[in-house]
Amino acid sequence: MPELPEVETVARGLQREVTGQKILSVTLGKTDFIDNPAALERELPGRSITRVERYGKFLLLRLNMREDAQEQKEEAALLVHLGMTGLLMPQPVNQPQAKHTHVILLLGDGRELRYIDPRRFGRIAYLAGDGLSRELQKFGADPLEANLEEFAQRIQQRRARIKALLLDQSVIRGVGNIYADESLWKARIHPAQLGARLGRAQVKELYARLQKTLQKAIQLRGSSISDFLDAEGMPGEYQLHHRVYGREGKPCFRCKTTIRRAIVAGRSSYYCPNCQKAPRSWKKLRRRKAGKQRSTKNRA
DNA sequence: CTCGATCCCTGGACGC
DNA sequence: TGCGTCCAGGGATCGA
Repeated sequence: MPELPEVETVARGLQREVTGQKILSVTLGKTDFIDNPAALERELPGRSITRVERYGKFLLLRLNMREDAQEQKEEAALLVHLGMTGLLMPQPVNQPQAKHTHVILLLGDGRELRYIDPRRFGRIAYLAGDGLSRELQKFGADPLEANLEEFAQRIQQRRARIKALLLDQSVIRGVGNIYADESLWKARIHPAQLGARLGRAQVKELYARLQKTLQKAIQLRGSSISDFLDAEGMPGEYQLHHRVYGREGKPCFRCKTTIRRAIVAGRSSYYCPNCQKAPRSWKKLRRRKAGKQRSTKNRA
């Protein structure tokens, strides 16, 4: 599940591996997750990758102008979102293609940059000019770049649950389920707490913990839960440092209370019921939901 | 504005 | 061994 640290790891690997490479040809497999497959086939051949960046959970492969079209001086990039199971890595042409290889870019040095994605929850788009800047503007602040004031402003003015806010890419870009739960646990904030109900100290703590968690995870090349591999095909190691994520039923590292799992913002959320104090609305909400699920099951 | 529900998709876990 | 069922989850979308 590539989130900010995993995508950053891939971006750094690709920056090292494919910067300066010219794209000679494009081969597409299944294209239902590509915005405009024809645009890839039309625009990519002949272009060079000038740099690779991370933008939220997107990889941004910046492209140069085409030699035959200097009049249109606009920025162009290939956006790649890895979804849940996406892999993007350069491989030798003679290396057998993994199952679910859907995009192959033949590079000038003879290697192929391959996109592999079994579930196709990813997204690929060629964007240029206004279309590119409009797309990037949809997203919120980068948690590593935003200062405390900006972070606080985006959280405290909202009535949504803090977990939902952290996952909302138009609020904060790059955070996913794992790092949301990890930072909330470290900051001792319940995932169902409302953003507007957080105190100044809590927001400051969350901001600091989130940054520290993301930075440490980047150092360890991300978390490999099941599928994640970086641009060199190597797994990350941050999963060994998870404090709550995936630890339902196990003792809290701080207080030994049994870690619980609940659905918040539509996602599995792991938390310590002792360290992370539930908001008043939480108990009532859980009871209502449990009853609803029972009746749904009875009907089916 | 915020919510939950639903869909997309495949593979892995699990029960029998 | 094999089959069915459930679940994982980021994001888009829709109705309440």
